[in-house]
Amino acid sequence: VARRTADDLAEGRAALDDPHLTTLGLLVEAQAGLAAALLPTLEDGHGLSGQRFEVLLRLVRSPDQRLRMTDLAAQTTLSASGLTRVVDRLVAQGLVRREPCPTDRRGWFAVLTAEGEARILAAVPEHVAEIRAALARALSPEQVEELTALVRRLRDSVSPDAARVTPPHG
Amino acid sequence: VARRTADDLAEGRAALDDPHLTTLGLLVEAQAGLAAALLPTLEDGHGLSGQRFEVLLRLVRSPDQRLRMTDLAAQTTLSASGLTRVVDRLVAQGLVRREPCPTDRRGWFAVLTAEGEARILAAVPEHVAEIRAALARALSPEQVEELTALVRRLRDSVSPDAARVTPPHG
DNA sequence: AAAGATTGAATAATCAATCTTT
DNA sequence: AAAGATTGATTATTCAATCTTT
Repeated sequence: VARRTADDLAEGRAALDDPHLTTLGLLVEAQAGLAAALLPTLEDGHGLSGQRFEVLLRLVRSPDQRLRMTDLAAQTTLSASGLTRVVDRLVAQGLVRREPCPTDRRGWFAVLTAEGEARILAAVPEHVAEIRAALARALSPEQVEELTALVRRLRDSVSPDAARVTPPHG
Repeated sequence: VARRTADDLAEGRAALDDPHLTTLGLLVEAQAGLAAALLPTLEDGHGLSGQRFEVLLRLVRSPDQRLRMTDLAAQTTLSASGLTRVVDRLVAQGLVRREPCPTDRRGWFAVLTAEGEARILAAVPEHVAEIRAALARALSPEQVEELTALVRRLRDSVSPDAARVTPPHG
């Protein structure tokens, strides 16, 4: 048994140097750094948290600027209940309204209001400029494209539901 | 004024299609997907949240398996107060202890206990195997290396403090 | 029985304020 | 006055349970 434990520790120590652990760590740190650089502008300049921005962005890009709650949850980093609360706050701010789904009475749409559309369209240009600047500081345009292609493959593999939408008359 | 507003909306709509926005979105989604794939094993199998894992991993790799609270906060995705709470929980679990800094009486070290070392070394091999599997499902080994190099440049640019350590006798 | 959505209870994260030491 | 660290108060997120509809 002591033998087994000693082996386990040695195995753990060897794994500490595995380059895959570094890859994941770099991804986490890069994204944390980007968030620290980008979120204050959204928050202070446009009154939007990262989550509220994410939800409004999904809606403004969707047909009729609306999406089922379940689809919105699948497309964002939020759980179903977490999404309910975020939409509650957006409704309270007048940026989103809820509408019942005509073909499935269990379902609800979150729908962008005119005010919500104005808010997200006002926020995006500065946000995009900051993303562009942050990427340009680190990488050439070609490298940004490479990175995008690689991350897209990874995203498609680990979260294939990111583009999920319930079909009408589903 | 109506003119100006119409221009603003048009500018916002144009920015919606900017590829840099897509790049960031893919990064966020990829990492959310990886977290969803990796965290349950840490949590259910080893009793470690992502944050507690991150802290223990930093400590086990540091000289004397110890780090100043401020450095630990800079190296993780946590604020100073957030780190205090995480270390509180790790101390309560017996995985970390606090020691005062002998050369600066304001400072404290978080120090890995023997139990903490055993816990993190037990968790790492399975975690690494899962990272490797997730990456291999999406990318070739060469692509993983490319991705790592690009993300490293990005990390170095956006969060240069990720390797911060207060020098002894500072 | 299962899916869509919400709610209550519990957990965790942050900001601002505070205390001590430099 | 500024840095290191912690605490109180607030806000946000999740899990499990619930309700309605399919």
